[in-house]
Amino acid sequence: MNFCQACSIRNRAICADLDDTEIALLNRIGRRKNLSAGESLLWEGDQAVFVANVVTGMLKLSTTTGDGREQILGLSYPSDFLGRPYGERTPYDAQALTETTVCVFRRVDFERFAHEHPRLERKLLERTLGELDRSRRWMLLLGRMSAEERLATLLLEISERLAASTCGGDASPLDVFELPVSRQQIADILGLTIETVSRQFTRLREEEIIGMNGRRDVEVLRRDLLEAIVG
Amino acid sequence: MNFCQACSIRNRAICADLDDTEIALLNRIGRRKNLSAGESLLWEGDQAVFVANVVTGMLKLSTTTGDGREQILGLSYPSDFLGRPYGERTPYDAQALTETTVCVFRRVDFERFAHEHPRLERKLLERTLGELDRSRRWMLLLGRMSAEERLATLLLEISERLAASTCGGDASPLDVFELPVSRQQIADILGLTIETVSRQFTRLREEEIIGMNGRRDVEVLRRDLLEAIVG
DNA sequence: CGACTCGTTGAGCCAGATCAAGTGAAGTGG
DNA sequence: CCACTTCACTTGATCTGGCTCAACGAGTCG
Repeated sequence: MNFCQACSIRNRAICADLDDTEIALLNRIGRRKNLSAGESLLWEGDQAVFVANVVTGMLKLSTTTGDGREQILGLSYPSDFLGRPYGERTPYDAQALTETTVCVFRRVDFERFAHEHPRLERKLLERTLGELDRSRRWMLLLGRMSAEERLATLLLEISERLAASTCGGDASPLDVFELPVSRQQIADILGLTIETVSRQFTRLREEEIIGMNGRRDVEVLRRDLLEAIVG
Repeated sequence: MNFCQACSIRNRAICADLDDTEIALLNRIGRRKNLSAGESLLWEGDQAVFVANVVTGMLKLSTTTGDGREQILGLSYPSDFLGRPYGERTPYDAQALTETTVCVFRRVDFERFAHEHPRLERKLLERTLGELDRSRRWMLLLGRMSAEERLATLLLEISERLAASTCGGDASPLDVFELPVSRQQIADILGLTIETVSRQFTRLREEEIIGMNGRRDVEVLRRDLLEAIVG
């Protein structure tokens, strides 16, 4: 059987440009894998044995200092690529935040395939360049923004990426959405503590810039103000 | 004439895998450009018209918040690639820190060439993946490290990268080197203020972990302690 | 020489960290 | 069905690392 043909990210992931023959070949070297929330796919420092594509669900990529302080490097949404081709070691932990399905390849198989199919390699290059831009924007956040600016930036980014990953095209950002992460994880994404994050949520709620239903359901009431905070 | 044949980074830049015929073609679409210290090559937000390779010298890549706070995203050493292929806009400013020579290509020319020469594209992919790893490691620094840890990390990184970029291979890190950047720029790299950076230098000097001759000449006296600070 | 740039040092302040309860919803089990 | 725990978060009180503001070298250039 051939997963790829029915794959929900067939037209958005790095395999988008491949024709049916190529897809059939790629299908043969990959396999689906389901992860439950909390389960890890990659461990920082391990031999880089696998690479993967996110099909459904969401993961966090993170790294840790020697004494246990965590920094989340990014969230991976459907169609995102995971792992470290052309490298010895996996540079980060990857852990599922929700029920997640990924499409896994042995790194050597994937590299051989990419080698023979430059269109795939180009897609991967484009994606990697995009990731690099995104991670550099995050450096500005971590290096120079206040707690309020950081949370506002994250809320806007999540609302945009969730729209993009659910609706396929470049849909307009969601005004109502569920946070895919806990307060502690938000703190680890933003380089803050959980208490500071909680206080900033309270503030945004008090100023009626956002509304919340329970701990994870966010409604953006004043996108303009949120954008003004980011600057 | 053909710059490439005599190019000092011929074997380390993304053109390393190309044969003589390919190099000759690449040579035809590129040109050398000299920058004096302080001169800018790319401006954030501009149409991405050029891409380039650093031949000699050093540049900083930076971005700025709406209200003028700067964050340096990285330093570019000889053989590093600059610019944003497959993208509309340049995502950062690039400014020479020293006398610098770069090898510039019009983006469209470069993309066409890359398209026809997958080996080049693969080199660029490998390099971009390496850059992504590096920028993610910097996120841990910016999000979770103390001022002391940040400066120690930077000093170690500079001493390693200067060794690599001067001696070609994987030479051992330099124990005596010249800082390529001012105190203000170090602050902008580390997400700190100039005063904090200055105080940390003083501390490392007092503890005889480093020695300094003037403002820019650093000698690493106790690499072990520097590494211990980083953890 | 003054004017300027770059860096260092000091004094005080504040955003966010740390430490310490408190709350409320969801599960557990008796 | 109600105590009892647990987990995830919130809130309050206090502390502090790094920021801000300000003064002061030490080179450097005209």
